[in-house]
Amino acid sequence: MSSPPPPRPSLEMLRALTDENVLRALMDRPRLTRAEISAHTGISKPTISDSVARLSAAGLVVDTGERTAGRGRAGSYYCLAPRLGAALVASITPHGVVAEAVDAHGRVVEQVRAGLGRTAGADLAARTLAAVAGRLRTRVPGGLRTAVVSAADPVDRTTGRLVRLPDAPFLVGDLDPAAVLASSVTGPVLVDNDVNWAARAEHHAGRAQGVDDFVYVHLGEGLGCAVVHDGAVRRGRHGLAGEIAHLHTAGPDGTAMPLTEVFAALGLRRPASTAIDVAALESAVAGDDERARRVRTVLARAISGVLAAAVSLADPEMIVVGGAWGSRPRMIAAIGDHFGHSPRPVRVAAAGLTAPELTGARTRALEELRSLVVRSARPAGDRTPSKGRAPSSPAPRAIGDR
Amino acid sequence: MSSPPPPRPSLEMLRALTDENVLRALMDRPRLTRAEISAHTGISKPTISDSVARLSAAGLVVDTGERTAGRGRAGSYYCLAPRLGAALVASITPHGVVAEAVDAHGRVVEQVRAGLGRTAGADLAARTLAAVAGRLRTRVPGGLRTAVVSAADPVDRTTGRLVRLPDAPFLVGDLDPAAVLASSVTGPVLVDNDVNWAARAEHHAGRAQGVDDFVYVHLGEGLGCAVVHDGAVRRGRHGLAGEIAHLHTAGPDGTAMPLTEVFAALGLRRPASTAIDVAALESAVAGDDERARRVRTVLARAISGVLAAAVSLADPEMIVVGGAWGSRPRMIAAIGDHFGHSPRPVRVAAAGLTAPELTGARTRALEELRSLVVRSARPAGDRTPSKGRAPSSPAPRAIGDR
DNA sequence: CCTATTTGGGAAACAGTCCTTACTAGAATG
DNA sequence: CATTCTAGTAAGGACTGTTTCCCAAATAGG
Repeated sequence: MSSPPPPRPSLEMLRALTDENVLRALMDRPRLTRAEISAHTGISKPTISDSVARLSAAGLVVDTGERTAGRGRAGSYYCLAPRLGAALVASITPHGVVAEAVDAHGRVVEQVRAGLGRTAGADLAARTLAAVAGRLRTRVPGGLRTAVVSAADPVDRTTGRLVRLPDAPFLVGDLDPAAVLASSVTGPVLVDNDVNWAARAEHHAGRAQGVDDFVYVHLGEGLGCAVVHDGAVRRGRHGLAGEIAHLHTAGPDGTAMPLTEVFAALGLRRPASTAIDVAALESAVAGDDERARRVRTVLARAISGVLAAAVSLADPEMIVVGGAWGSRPRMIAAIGDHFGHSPRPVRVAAAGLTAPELTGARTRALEELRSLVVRSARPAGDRTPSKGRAPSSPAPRAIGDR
Repeated sequence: MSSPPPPRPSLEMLRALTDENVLRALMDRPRLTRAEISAHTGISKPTISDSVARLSAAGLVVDTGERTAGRGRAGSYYCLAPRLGAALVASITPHGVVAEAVDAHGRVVEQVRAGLGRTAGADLAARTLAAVAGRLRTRVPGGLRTAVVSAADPVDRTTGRLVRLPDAPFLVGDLDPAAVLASSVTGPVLVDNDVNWAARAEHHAGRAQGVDDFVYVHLGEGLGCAVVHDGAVRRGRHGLAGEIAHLHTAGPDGTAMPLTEVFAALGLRRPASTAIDVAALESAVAGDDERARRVRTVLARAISGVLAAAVSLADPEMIVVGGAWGSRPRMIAAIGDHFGHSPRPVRVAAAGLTAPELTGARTRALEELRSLVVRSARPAGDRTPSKGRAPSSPAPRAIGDR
């Protein structure tokens, strides 16, 4: 009927808040004395001492043995317990799997890469991911408590599975990351599209920093788009928001056709696939001869059509273009030029990060791991999960939100 | 760098939480004894007594004088103080102004209507709104503490002003509701498009109840669209998300043209205006003769083009169609029929509410008023505003967020 | 009419939180 | 060696919310 009922006041809540303050302070810095924690959080020294004692008893925080050097009495340094575990960050593309383990400080403590031929198929991708995760798990004290996966295919928001869409290339193939990782990761597994992760990275640390409403367009082997609204990527009902391959736009001869057909008409697709032949496209677009200019113009017009639709529907503050060929200065210029003449032009910028999907996934993984650590400090029987997931049922293995 | 710092624990926070529980309980029911509040909130009786005493002293809660009848000792009923004030809800269309005063219980305590000729102009609209608000203010004890305005034109999200877009009709005209209401409303003024309010109403109580991702399309004198993502209307950078008049789609002869041009080509616009002539359209569409069928098909195809774009970009679970002519069964059928053959069909339903924009605005007004009341129970020097607005600066007069 | 029952409300005692203030322990500085 | 500075602790206070118990008042039932 109306807003959610306010939480019941209780002293336990205060204690949990104090513990959270202490834990977050120790996540920000590698080690701190109790006095430093007090200064950092604004909470009084005695209260901090209590909290540190509690957290030490719970095994979440340990005395490093180091002492302060300097003028006054020597203080003891505390840090997060090493066995708090790590978060797995994985990116899966047709080229291979990149996986990292990130600890609660945000440090990448391990990294593994494994190649994948384009002809690999879904099975090999799944086995490679499992192998890589298994290897990381053994190398990390405390194990992998959560995983965040980026995949170069559309992801079903509710199941976390990769899905095949008609007329869109299926780059990685049929894969259920949550199932694959079940044996090596103890907690929730989050899966999303690489384009969405890239958009989050651009929002957090790239070209769209501080911009809460923008559209990120990925132009590579696949065609993708992420819509950021009010500071978060909006995925839609099934997680398929931004799947623009089928959006109607202007084709080479000016008539309307789906975006992906434009590439077919230009002969820029891989044989027997709907994937774009990036090498062919880049050579077709390079140079200043007649043909290259024409191809650029055709592509810019087609993409501008998509951008115009996105602007009408989403009213972004800017448009960030990334992807293997999309972020080339020549393409950006052509798109910006063409799109600048549309009735509602919006600033167009090239993406500013390398491996943005890993960056975005890493940020989210860190957030999730920290939230798990903080929650593990609360004894039990406590509602209020940090990200609004219902505490009922045995907790889903795959969550796709945020 | 990462998530926001957790709030500092304090006893004041607990007390504020208790008071909020009590106030919300008294908002849900007209009057309650302390024992009933305790049962309702799950907080112990002595604590409730304390809180009620505090709130009575602050003038937020009063003893009604009534006593419980029944078995045991007579209890005292308490209720919200009558002078807590009300929220103004106003809808402005070319036809007139409808305004209500809503109290913290959610009851409509006053309602006023004022007609407005189509030739009224912005000045008259402003004066009428001011007059209506002034009248309501005098009739409501405690005055108007906030206002929520629905306007039949695009609204700038940051300023709350109505804006004119090229090739879109300017129905109400140049208006700054926050400025107009400054003298009769003491608190924040929220302004949004009628289409957005209607979408919120459909989400809250209409056809899209429980659906967190949908698209609402308004087909009336103007053409509008609201995108609901993750349970909230997403307005975009300037509040112009969903302004679809300029979106390219299929015209009568199959070539691409802006949606609004389709109506021009069909001769369904008002003279010397880009507004749709609803009467002409309805008569052109009615019946089963050749011409009516053709117009229906042309319109359905044009609208389906817009829906296809919205589906690609937003991945809604459903599409709700409202507006004077859009929600007619014949139009819904034609659109559903045509759109059902698109590559990613989505359920299409007619809007289910009458005066949805008022309903949506009323819900928001109630929420805002309640949040103001709850905040006024906290003495001062307290951060954590309920909707995440920075407490710096003297607080803006117009806020468009949610 | 009187008693048992039932219900709202209040008082007292308790447990727990955080804070302020003061103090102690210990190390470097001069 | 005295001074100075710092980390940590101890004691006491101010509050919160809860539990427990009791009282007052009104009804139901005999």
